[in-house]
Amino acid sequence: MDKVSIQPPRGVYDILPNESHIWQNAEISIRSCLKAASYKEIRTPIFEQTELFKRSVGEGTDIVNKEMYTFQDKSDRSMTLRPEGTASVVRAYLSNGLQRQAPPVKLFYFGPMFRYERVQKGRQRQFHQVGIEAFGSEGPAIDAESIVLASNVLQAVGINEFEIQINSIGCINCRPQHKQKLIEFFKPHLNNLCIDCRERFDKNPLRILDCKQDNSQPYFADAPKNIDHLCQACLDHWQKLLELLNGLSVKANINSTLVRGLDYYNRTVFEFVSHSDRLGAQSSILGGGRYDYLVEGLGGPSTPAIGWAMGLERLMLLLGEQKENSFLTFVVADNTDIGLKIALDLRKAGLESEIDYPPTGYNNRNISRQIQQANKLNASLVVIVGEKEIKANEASIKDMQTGEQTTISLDKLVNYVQEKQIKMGCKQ
RNA sequence: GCAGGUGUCGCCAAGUGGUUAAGGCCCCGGAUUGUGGUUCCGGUAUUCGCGGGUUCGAAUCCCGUCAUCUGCCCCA
Repeated sequence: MDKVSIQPPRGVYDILPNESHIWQNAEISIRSCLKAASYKEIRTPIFEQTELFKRSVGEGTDIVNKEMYTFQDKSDRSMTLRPEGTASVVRAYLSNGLQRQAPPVKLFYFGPMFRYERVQKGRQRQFHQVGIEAFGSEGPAIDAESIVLASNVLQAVGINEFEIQINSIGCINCRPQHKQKLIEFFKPHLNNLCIDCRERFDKNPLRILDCKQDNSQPYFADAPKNIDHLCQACLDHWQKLLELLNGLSVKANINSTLVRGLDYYNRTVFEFVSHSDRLGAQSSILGGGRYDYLVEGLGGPSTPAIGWAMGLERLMLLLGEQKENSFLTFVVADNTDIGLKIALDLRKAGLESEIDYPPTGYNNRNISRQIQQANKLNASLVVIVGEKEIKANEASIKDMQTGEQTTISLDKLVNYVQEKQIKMGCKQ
């Protein structure tokens, strides 16, 4: 039978021709934004040694604990399909000696990520992200820049309804004090916390703040805030960043419970959320922050860094269906040689063109059937070169929208189609 | 990992134990051998996600399994 008996794995899906153009358009807009900010693309492998993710994302995180696609290769080495982009980029930055370049080194990536999770709206096991990473600058200017860039990227693809949430989770010096305060604060409430949070209490009390089950409780509002316990250096950084954003008219809401689920963050963390119901139970479309210890943690020189990643599937959900902007010229001919030659001339000039390929037999279908085919393909123009036209060395051109038809000599055809394309307002 | 909904042609679906499984869209062919989108006619599921069971008889009932959707947790 014509039905394939093998199903695709759970949580993966195909991007089909009727939607791939939306992805392409978004990608073009995003690339142009990133290029304007002088970010350069890096392409890393989609799998790495498992150890890389354990050490960078963190042993205590959900991603490492239950969501990684890990397998043994034929030499019995443990490999993992990347669950996020930053770890691989940092690894590649070090593997290739990019730390020898003049800072900041600004990189971006596009590509699939893998997390073994329950599928639901806005969440699948293979999904795509675009992300940026900037290495080598400690000051808050690059924090501000990356947040503004994220905002610009979203606007460039047509998303204007989003909220920026921002927080500072301090550094290696001030975090222990805050942690201690949290432990003291939550200790009397320990029995009221959910099971997960009781574990977080021991491992990483900061993440209790992130728990959606518990943080609706009234007393959470009184939980010690990281911002109130920042060391002087972190406080300066934080205040300067807020000033910068304010000066740039970027509205960012401080969310003191925002801590993010990956271990490598410090100081600035932020999330872009949408309240659209198109995202189902999800709200976050972009997340990131500073990770000043990761490069050193993976064996490199002490290097401050910051980055973010955006989920493209969620972007697509927000964008919805979009029409493809195309300008197709369909060449109708009695004789395949002539039709194909004209179509190829048009293609040489960068004009999308097509001819009829009969499903069965060797001969062209009649003109009526060929125009029918042109209509099915949504052609803008039909060029007819039948016997009549060939004798006169010309072509009949039909505008499929208006139905109007004119004739033009064959040597002016390509020019005519080009002008027509401009007139009809279709670029590509 | 847990809770609930769903699985009949590429898509949307009727059918709820009894002869050959409605219909619509798409697709294919014709009316129409130099002009599409409208109309009309015709064609396309040995089979109801898969496996097993109950029954004289199952798409319809039961068990299992797989997939999918929605939600919890967490994230993009």
